[in-house]
Amino acid sequence: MARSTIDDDTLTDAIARVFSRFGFAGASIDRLSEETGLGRASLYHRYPGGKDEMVSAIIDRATVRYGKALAPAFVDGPPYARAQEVAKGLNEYYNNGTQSCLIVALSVSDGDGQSEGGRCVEAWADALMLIALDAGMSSVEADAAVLDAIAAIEGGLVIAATSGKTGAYERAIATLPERLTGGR
Amino acid sequence: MARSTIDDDTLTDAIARVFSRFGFAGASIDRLSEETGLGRASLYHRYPGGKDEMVSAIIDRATVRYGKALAPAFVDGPPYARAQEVAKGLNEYYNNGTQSCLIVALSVSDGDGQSEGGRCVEAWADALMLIALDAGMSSVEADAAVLDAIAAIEGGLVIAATSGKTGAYERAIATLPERLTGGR
DNA sequence: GTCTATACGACGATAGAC
DNA sequence: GTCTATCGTCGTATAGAC
Repeated sequence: MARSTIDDDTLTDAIARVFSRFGFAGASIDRLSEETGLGRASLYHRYPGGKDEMVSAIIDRATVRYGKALAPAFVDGPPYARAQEVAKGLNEYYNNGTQSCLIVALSVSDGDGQSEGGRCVEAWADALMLIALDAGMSSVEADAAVLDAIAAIEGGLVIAATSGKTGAYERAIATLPERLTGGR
Repeated sequence: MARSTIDDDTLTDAIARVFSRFGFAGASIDRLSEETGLGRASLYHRYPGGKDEMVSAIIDRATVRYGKALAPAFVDGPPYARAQEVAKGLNEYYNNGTQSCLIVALSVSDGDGQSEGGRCVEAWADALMLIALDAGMSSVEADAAVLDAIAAIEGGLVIAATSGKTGAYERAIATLPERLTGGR
């Protein structure tokens, strides 16, 4: 395989930005071509399966990046500090709230993103749950705290995308450790 | 103008459901035709401006319905009770969390929904702000409380749409009065 | 007011030259 | 690996009969 003029990860990230912003149906090949700087045919060379394969690729990469952000949830240590690490990682992933959420974008519009989005939320919830349980919450408390924390972040991203106000997102990130541990 | 076989409001609501679910680009005329039971040409008879005009119509109607839900914010009375009324109205609007949010759907995908979504959030925030200020919050406190409350609801809707779990949404609705008043 | 038929354009995808 | 050119399809929108 000869060298590409654009790095694989860089390409995938550029494509992910377009899908995140415009959804599956709104992410036209022309737009993808413009954003990536590659011609239409080159995109098909990289992703013979077309848009469906692009979605698979960006979800795979998102899963890896999510995984890294969530990794501190799986190690031993004080719950509050682990939650802080996770919050930091998520904030990097969402680029301080300027990056609209792929899950949301793919849940709107058709494509095969519906089920993928659900599984992604599950993985996220499972990781945070570990922290909440370690902090001494009951399973019912932890379940609620975790989903509320995720909802706060997702909601903050939506507000940021529609109105440009990032305050709600920033507070959602900042209060994540408190939400997951009750301060413990 | 002769009688329609489908009521104007019913038609608009059906169209709104399609746009809410699939976004602007994903809401094809075929899908709209199927959902409304009207032929493609009939849709253009009702909305000569095509999809753009449909979006205008559903936003106008959403604004009216939002207005009704938010009306209790503008009357005199104890802040907590007013917030409860607003929460009840919003919950009806979102059909207990089963109705995905139009704002979110139009912010994804292109169309002219971007700015409309922002203005809609503004209107929502302005109404809730009145309650928070009446409850004795400072403007800074109120601004944060209001945006966080909206984010919680929007986030809850996103979680409900992607994973089917409505818990976060339900708690966001239930805790709205507390969030806006601090219990006052 | 709604339907069938159709024009026209945009988009997804492919072939072949470089 | 990337580009130009092109084909088929789907989707938007319109025309005209009922």
